[in-house]
Amino acid sequence: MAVNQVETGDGRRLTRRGQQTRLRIVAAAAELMFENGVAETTLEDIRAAAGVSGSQVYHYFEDKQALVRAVIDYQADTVLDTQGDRLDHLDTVAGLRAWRDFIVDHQRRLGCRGGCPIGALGAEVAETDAAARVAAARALRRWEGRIRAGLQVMHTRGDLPAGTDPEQLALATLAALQGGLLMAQLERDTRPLEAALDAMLDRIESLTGAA
Amino acid sequence: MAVNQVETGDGRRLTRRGQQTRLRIVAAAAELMFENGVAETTLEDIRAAAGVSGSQVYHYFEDKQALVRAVIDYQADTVLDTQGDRLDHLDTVAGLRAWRDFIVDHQRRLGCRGGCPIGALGAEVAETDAAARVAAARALRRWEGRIRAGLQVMHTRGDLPAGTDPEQLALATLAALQGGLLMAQLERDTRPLEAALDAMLDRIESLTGAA
DNA sequence: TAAAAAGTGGGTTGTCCAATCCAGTTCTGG
DNA sequence: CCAGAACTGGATTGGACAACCCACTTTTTA
Repeated sequence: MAVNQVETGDGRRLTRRGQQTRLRIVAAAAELMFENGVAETTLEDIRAAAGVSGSQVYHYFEDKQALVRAVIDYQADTVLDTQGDRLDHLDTVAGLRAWRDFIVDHQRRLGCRGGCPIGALGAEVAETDAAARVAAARALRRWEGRIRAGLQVMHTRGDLPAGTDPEQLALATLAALQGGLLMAQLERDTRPLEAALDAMLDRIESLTGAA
Repeated sequence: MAVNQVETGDGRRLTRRGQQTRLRIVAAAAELMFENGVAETTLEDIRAAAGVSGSQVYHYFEDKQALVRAVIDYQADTVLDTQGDRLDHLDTVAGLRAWRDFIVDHQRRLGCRGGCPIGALGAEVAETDAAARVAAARALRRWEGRIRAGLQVMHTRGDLPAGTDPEQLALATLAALQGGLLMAQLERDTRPLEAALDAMLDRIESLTGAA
């Protein structure tokens, strides 16, 4: 888990307590940045939300950019963790549908606010912080890997035609999800998200019929 | 066209020259915000790029937020204009493929930088400027409308099964495009974009076979 | 041709915020 | 037990930037 990495920049050792505090800062930053974006989140906001005093943020992070990168890694863990077991059952159409329902429901509960914790954050900093962009890309790769794993099982099991490429399909599914989340965020309505995921899953289901 | 609207807030009339200058400011702002994001683009940068003097930006816009909203409308016009005729031929699979090729090629030429001029901008300001969020949502709706129009023709012509809903399909296609653009931006690689669009178009093509 | 709009070019104000520093206290792991 | 880490709480610096104001000139339109 990327979060457990001690990445203070210099080769300093963190005690258990230190790791906890660092994590508290990252979690507070993640929540605030998810709600208000990176630019609108000040280190002072984060400090207060994390319940630490003045110099602590700089004790654990070089600067704001380093904190942003840590937040991206943290959100990658969080997203995969939240979707949990559902990501282990993407090797059947029913499993894929259940995953879809969970995501749609989750967005509905959030009032479609915030978009994707990884995608939205990555987009905001993509053109100004190359390291953060790469971190976000890596996070999406991890996510895509989980989807691909499920489709791969379907493929080797013979549920998907030999000609289909599970990676292409996984990439397309994640893209549909990302776009659906973005549009849902802008329109404050889950309909685009549902349409995007349903279209991709219908596609996969129709492929299983052809196999 | 939204750009031609005289939207200075108060009921001031703009001369032809005034409209040109206003447009020059919006265009400069659009380019800078596309390249560096809203937060990283200062009014001074815009002023210099547009080649106008000190007080001119405030002569045409209430504040920065008003300018951002104008930029979103401008980008909506620009995107639809750039895709031009291709949007009028989305009523055949060949036309859809040609549109796809154009978009992928365009992204390749840009080095996958910037993402979607509407989506990326909208995502950045979505949670801090409701009016801008709504403007971005409206822009995407216009785009979706063009896609839907093509699919609608296919549907009434009988190329798509009666059971399919052109709007759902259009929504899904635009979402796939948005997600593909985002992932391409983060990975600096058109592959996710290609996978997303190809999957959606394959889906549409297979539906035409079933009709 | 006069009023309104467009434009110049500079100054100013106030705020926000990242980043740095420090003097001292408390905790904790080897 | 003690050295290094964690932590407090405040002060400070320096820069960036939005927003506003003004005196004056040029252009446009009715």
